[in-house]
Amino acid sequence: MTRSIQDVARLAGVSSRTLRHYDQIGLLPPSSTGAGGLRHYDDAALRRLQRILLLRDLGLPLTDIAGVLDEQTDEAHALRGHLDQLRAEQDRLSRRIASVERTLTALEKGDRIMAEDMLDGFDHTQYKDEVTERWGADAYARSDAWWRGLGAEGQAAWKERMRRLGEDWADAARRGVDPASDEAQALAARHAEWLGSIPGTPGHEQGRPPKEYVVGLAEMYVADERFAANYGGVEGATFVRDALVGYAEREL
Amino acid sequence: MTRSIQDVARLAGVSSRTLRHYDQIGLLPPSSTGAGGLRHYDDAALRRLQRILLLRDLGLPLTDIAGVLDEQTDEAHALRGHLDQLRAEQDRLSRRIASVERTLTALEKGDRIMAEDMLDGFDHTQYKDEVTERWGADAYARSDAWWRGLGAEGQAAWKERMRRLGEDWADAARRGVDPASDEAQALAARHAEWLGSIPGTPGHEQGRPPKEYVVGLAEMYVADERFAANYGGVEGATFVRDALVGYAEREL
DNA sequence: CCTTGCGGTTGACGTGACGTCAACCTCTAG
DNA sequence: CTAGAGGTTGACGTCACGTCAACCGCAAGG
Repeated sequence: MTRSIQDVARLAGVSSRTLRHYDQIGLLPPSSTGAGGLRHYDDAALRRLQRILLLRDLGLPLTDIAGVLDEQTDEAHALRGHLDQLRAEQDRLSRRIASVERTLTALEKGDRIMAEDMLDGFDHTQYKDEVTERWGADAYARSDAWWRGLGAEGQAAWKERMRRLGEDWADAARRGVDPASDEAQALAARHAEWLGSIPGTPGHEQGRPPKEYVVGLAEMYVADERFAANYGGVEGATFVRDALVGYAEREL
Repeated sequence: MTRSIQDVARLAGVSSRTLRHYDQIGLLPPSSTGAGGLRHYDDAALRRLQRILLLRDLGLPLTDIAGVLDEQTDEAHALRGHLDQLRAEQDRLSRRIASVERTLTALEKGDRIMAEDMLDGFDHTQYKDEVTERWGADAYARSDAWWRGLGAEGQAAWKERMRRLGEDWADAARRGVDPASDEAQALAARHAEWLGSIPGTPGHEQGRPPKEYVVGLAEMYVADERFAANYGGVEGATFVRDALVGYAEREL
């Protein structure tokens, strides 16, 4: 069963414009499109939307959300992580409530109150770092259920595939290969195929990721040092991005 | 005791740029400024900041926040209102947590889950209306402690002052008076004086509100029908704005 | 057969709340 | 007297959409 864009918008309490935006940046492509380009969303898309809104409400930028959803392929484990964040948010909310109550009683009794107490629970920056750190660490460690579910040989194969892809990218970058060359484009094709093989990513059913999704990720590889490290630093990541963008532009 | 801009920024967990922004739009002027334009904030400013952050976290735009803080002059009553909102936010958060837990167990047991359950607690629009409605109603009703604290004759005087000001504005607007004329400017002066007389508003200590604050409020009078109604509808409010802006530009 | 309306579509531009950066000022310490 | 810390004021950039115009496909009604 699939739903129209307005249905989804009403269900999630966002505007249809927002959903179109998420499609445009490749964050949430509709599961299918009908006559006249009408967008249709299935249950998997709704689950993805749930996670997007969860992370958005926690204050993550949309590009980071794309990264998290890309790296965190085990939905159950990811949701447990979200639960932690939500409970932390509840803590902060309680502290804000307590601080307001302190201000209130102080105001009514004419007491003076310390500024630290008054503004307790507001500092949001520390927490934000914590979020990205958690997700980054999680993505790197891959110590989650999905990873264990792969089994020993599955893990080895996955590692090997990823390692070789990264190595080939870094190697080509070092040799100064042209991003538009056949060699680089072949690497880009491998990379796209790899992305498409990950369950839960957009385009997984069609066997290949949508153009905007690949472009968005490629941009993130250069923007985020954590990912750039996989491809030989920022210069390497830049090379990867140029090749991937060219490939996506032509083939996807 | 006053604090530097960086101190306040650290305490509240916002950037100094944000505080400068709030000054620029007249939302939170520093309580005093020293050599070289250095901003200093006292305890009253910190309390105002607390309320600003409270309302900001609840999703209100800064212009609306200015309106709320302008109309809601009784801090204690306002804080009780904020507490209600924060508790409502806690409710929504709990619902989001519950919905994530439902999704999680359904995912692990392989059940299907209804989209309504999955996205419960996300709809933010309904709530937003509720907030502005509440504050609007509050501002209109003026049935709060501050109001009662005025006493019967104080209330009558206040009502009369406000009513005459509004009537004179509406009357001048109907007669097609030029906003730049002496008559309109005299009305603007009365209006500014009235604003400055309200305890808790910026500039109250200096006896006259800062220019940006008046300009921001004037813009809100035309933007918000609730306030425009006080001044003879949108046309009336437009006239009021033009006169006020001209006055603020020259005199404040 | 035409048209009216509904529910979408794609650009393109606007906006709110800041981030970021350059150039400059003022005071303190070495 | 010079360097550095901690500010200041523009001015421009950015992110996540809002808003608006112009258009399209399809069902119903005259």
